[in-house]
Amino acid sequence: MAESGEFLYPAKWLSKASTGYRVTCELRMRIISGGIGSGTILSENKLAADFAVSRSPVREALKILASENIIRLERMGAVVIGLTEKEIAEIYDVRLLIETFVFERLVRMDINELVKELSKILEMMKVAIKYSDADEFSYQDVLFHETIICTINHSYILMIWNNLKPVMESFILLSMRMRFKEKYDDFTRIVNNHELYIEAIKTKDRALMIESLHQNFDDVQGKVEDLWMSQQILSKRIEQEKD
Amino acid sequence: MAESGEFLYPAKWLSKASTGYRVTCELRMRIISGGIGSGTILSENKLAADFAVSRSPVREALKILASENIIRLERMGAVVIGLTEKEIAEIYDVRLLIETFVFERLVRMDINELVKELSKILEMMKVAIKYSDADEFSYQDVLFHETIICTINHSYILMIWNNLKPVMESFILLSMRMRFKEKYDDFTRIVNNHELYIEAIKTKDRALMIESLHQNFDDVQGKVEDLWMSQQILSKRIEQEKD
DNA sequence: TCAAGTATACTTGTATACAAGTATTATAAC
DNA sequence: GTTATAATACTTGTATACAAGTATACTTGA
Repeated sequence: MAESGEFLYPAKWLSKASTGYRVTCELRMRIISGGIGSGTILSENKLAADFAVSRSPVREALKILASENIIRLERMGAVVIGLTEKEIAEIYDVRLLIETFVFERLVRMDINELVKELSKILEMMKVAIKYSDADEFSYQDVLFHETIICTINHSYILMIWNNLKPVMESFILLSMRMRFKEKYDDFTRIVNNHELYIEAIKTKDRALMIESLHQNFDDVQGKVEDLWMSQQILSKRIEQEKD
Repeated sequence: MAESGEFLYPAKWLSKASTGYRVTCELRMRIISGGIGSGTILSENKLAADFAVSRSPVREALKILASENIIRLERMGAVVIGLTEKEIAEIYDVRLLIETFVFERLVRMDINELVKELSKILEMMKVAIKYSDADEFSYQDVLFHETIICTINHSYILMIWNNLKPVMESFILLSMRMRFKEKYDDFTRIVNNHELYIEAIKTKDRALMIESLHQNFDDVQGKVEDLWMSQQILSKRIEQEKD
């Protein structure tokens, strides 16, 4: 699949991944970053040629991305939907919905283990910030919320999370990479916010939890254009490759 | 794919469907009905042989069923999870979650068109009852809720529905088929319940809507063993086929 | 009888081949 | 110039082939 420089998805995270999974992740990143713009029609054959793989893994990728709602499979070709502000707001609607549900269950559980685990993740996040590792930070950020959700052992809530996760992960990844360059002090706010979340769980304070979730939402609101801007750089690089 | 008698999924609904989709639907029905029991290990090759198709559509089916949480893809073979009471309760948790969310949006919208559409569907349901058409009734039942959800135009809520829908559809299908034989008077209650739901939307009465949803939930609770019982008949038929 | 190693029969993931169908384009007739 | 028809170049969906890896079972050695 050619060199690593041209890929958006962290190569580390794909160490033992199949070709299909690699294509899925990379395609997702290009769509969410805007590198492949909304409305673009994707062809299995072209994609297979671009990635230098056969149609099998590409088909797999398209099916997955369609179930994630960032492309739409039509009779001829897959149409890119992408992430506009509307979609991002919708994702946060769902996050609010499921994390609130999870919280209601948590308050009736023993959460000592969870709090310990979350504290660990938070420490990891701090280290990631210290070493300006945007990818690691994103990973821990997503893991933080996943850990909370997994605690209640609800397979269908987990199903929703699993459908949402890849798109969120990609979005957070791109967003964090950008901010590590430009808005470094954002991170202290994000960490504070997660501390608030842990505190909410510890004290079983529902209002505090909702507040910190909303704040988390505000943190990424209106960042789509920024993502587009950072994408300009990438687009140019891709153009150069084609020459 | 052999004769039609041995299939659980309505052939009508597969008129122009691909082989992959047919396998998906049929496999789902067999798993949910209990014909393929929880814990069973499915092999792509065996399934392909059973359905007399190649591995491609079978692979597709397994991927989809895994995303629906009724099987689990492992290194060697797919393990059947199935639907226990726990899973059914979880599905209704999610339904309650999303339909409540939808309702909150509905109350701020013009719902004249929706109410008209729902009334039409309800009439269809009545006709289906009159002619003892369990499959048609199930179709309209699922359509009823889908129509409500689609109204708010929320792509990620719709995504959740789309993930939930196939399993629910199969479950309702099996449940209704059985009740058409044994518990015919259940249907007046179900219709009444849907009338209540329409009323709740019309009057924007949140409490009434929740009540009718809960009632809808109670309607299918504790029906899993029944499903198992009705499955015994099928199991025997399959055994006979093998001889 | 038991342990170790090898052979075999499975497994998945990917590539390729083929068939059926659909858009597009080019050509021919008016 | 315009329309209708035919040829071509695409599309997806399915089948098949192949490679790499894993579990099982059997054989060989003590």
